[in-house]
Amino acid sequence: MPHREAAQGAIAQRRRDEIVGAALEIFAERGYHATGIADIAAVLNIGHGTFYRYFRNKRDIVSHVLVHVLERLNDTIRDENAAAADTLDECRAQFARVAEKLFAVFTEEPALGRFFFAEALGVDRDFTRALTAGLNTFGGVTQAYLANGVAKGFLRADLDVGVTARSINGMILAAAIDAFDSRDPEKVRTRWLAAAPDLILRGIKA
Amino acid sequence: MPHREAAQGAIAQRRRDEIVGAALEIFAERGYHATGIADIAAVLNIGHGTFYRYFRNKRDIVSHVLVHVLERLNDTIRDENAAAADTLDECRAQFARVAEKLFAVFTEEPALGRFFFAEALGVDRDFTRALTAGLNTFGGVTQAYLANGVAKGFLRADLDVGVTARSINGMILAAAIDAFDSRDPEKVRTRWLAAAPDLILRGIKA
Amino acid sequence: MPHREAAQGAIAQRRRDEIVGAALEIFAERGYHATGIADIAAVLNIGHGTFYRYFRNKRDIVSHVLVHVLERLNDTIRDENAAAADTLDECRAQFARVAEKLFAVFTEEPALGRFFFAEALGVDRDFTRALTAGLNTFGGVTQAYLANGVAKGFLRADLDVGVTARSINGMILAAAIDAFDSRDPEKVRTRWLAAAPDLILRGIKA
Amino acid sequence: MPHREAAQGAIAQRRRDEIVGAALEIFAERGYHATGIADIAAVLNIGHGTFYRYFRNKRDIVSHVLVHVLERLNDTIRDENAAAADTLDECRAQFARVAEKLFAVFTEEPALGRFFFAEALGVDRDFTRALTAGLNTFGGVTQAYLANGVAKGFLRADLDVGVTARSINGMILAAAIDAFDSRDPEKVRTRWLAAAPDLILRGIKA
DNA sequence: TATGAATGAGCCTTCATTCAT
DNA sequence: GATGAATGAAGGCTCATTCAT
Repeated sequence: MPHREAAQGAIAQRRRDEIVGAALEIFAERGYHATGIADIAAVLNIGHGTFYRYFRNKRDIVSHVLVHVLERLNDTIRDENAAAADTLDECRAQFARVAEKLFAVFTEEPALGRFFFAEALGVDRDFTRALTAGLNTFGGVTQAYLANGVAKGFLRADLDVGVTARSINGMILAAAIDAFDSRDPEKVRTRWLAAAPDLILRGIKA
Repeated sequence: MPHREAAQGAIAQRRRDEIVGAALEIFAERGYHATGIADIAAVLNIGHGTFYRYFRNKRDIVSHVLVHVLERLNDTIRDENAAAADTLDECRAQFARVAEKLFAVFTEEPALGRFFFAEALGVDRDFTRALTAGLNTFGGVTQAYLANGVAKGFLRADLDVGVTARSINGMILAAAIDAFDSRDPEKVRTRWLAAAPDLILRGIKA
Repeated sequence: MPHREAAQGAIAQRRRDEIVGAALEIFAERGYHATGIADIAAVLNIGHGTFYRYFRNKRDIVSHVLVHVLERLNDTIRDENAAAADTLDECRAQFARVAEKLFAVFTEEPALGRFFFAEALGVDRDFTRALTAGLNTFGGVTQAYLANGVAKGFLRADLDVGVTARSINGMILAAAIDAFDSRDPEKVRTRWLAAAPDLILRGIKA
Repeated sequence: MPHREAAQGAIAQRRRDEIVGAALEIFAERGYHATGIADIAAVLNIGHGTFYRYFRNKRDIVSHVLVHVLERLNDTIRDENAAAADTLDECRAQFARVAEKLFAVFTEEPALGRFFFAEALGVDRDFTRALTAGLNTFGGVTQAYLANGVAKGFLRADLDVGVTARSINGMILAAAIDAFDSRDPEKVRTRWLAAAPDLILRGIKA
């Protein structure tokens, strides 16, 4: 029940999705604070009063954008089953697949990453909390993979799966930032996909 | 020469530092956009006109806050010499020292981390660039440590030092975020200090 | 296209005209610098935010006020045809008509003159330039009358029409200032209308 | 007694004059409202607090500047004696002398004219009144010349000396404005000095 | 006497939000 | 449902003026 007065039909839902999409693009482009409701409406060629028929206010839309982004990321890794890997090689293959997919989604929809990593943090306190909560969710997913490996014995028994999961997510974040900054994202992708799995699995020592 | 018309004496410099400190606190607390110049002035019990004797405008102060934060972090790791480690154990000890120091600085001045990781990204485009540039500097430092290890043979010869350096910084970032969110930062500290060095050096595989 | 985002309809144009009228009154009353946007809005019983829907900023409105004033003055003398007079008497009659009209317009709309002669010069450099350009236009009109008389032989052949035109406009200015300052503008009007034509014509006639 | 606390000595008076001079220059240059007290002080290399030891406030200085300008103009025409001319030719010569002197003073001190005609009107209501009063004084002087001529019979008996005096001053004003706007003030001067006396005398002579 | 650091009234401008049409 | 005109809270910034040193 998004907004008391909002339309409930399928067309209305489509309109809502359009607004979320446009808002994501433009928030990612200019940042939350530099973006006006009128800017979002202008992109969609709708009156900016119309916006308020679908979302309560500016704070409301950015929440919905975050949900949208988190869902897109979730979709990306949903297919993988944390318990599917039984050996280190299968685990490595799984890592590679997830990494590929993440790179793909961030490459295809750059706004996703830019919003998530760059523009979303300045919204406000509550939003930062929500964002962190979303990150923790992904931390939980990663943790499940690790726990599976430890249980099946192909990962170190003494592994702190919580800390390790967060570390891996920090690496993903670093990779994403690297890709955003780079003029040649493809090259960045190749380097990370080549180096990261070994780094995680084997560490850096000789 | 920070502000053309600002006083240049030692007292003036102290006042400037006070303003930077207060701004850091309050930016970290409420975020850049939610903070007014009047808020900063109120904390210091000065008229808000006084602020403008020391900084050109709101954008100016946040730049100075960033510089301050980066300098604080630099101070933290300055003492270590990237080329000092000759063995894996020395390297591990070096890692531990730096990690301790970073945890200490973020624990003693929580605003530092909150500003750096949470509120600083929403300022504007140029600021994000400056922030990223600052992060890259730290990436370069980390990379120097890794290159030393590779050269001396106690780190993998096939290590991609660039990607690895960024990864490690991503882990530091994850640790910092974890600490901010936690109600028991001490516990977080203990866990990370116990787990991270092994994670980096050995990886996760059994 | 006065303001990109402003409404373009007839009602909007009326609103724009109302604002220009109110601004003229109040600029003439208090002067440009002593007038706030809020003052203009208050006169019209509109929110001061509304002002910005119709004019870009304070500088914008004063430019429009100037254009309005110049147009009003132009309207006043438009009906006369500089080439219509063929004799000195016709010329004298023409002078008298224009003088009557000018007195009428300044008497009916005192703000017009007060803005034009008293408050408009302190706006800024560019505005003064625009104002002077407007004055020069009127100088050109006056000059056309004189040139007509010289060509037809009822004005002195050796007349410097440029200087004379400016002189006459200076006299008009003096008359207007005299009228503003006087407590009895009607008396001023009578005196000037009686004395000025003779003064001019004896000076310029062949 | 300019300012209660101001110094009364000769050095103090010199300082006061310096400030008036600097203020005249900079008011003429940028206009009253665009000029800050600090700007005036900066020109003189004095602290801007010092300004307030000599003048009550910003409004005070501009009044003194006006007095200074009016005195300068008065000095220019003081030497002439309105009653000295006994014939039309002597009157013409007198006019020419005064016109020369006025052109000279405005050419030598352009700030004088620019302040008087261009920047002084936007100050505020009271100031405009004072300025008009000053103009009226000059109107009185001009009127004395005319009355002398009428009394001695070389100017028209039916001359409205009041209106005519103001007209002449209006012409002077027009000439001054012309000179300010021109890139070649010397040429302007030559044209006006050639044309104006004839224009006036033919209009006013018996 | 000179200074300039401190102050805050005041003003312009933006933009999220409302609501009559 | 859609629109966009109207609104005013909010905040950045300037600068005349004061006063302690």
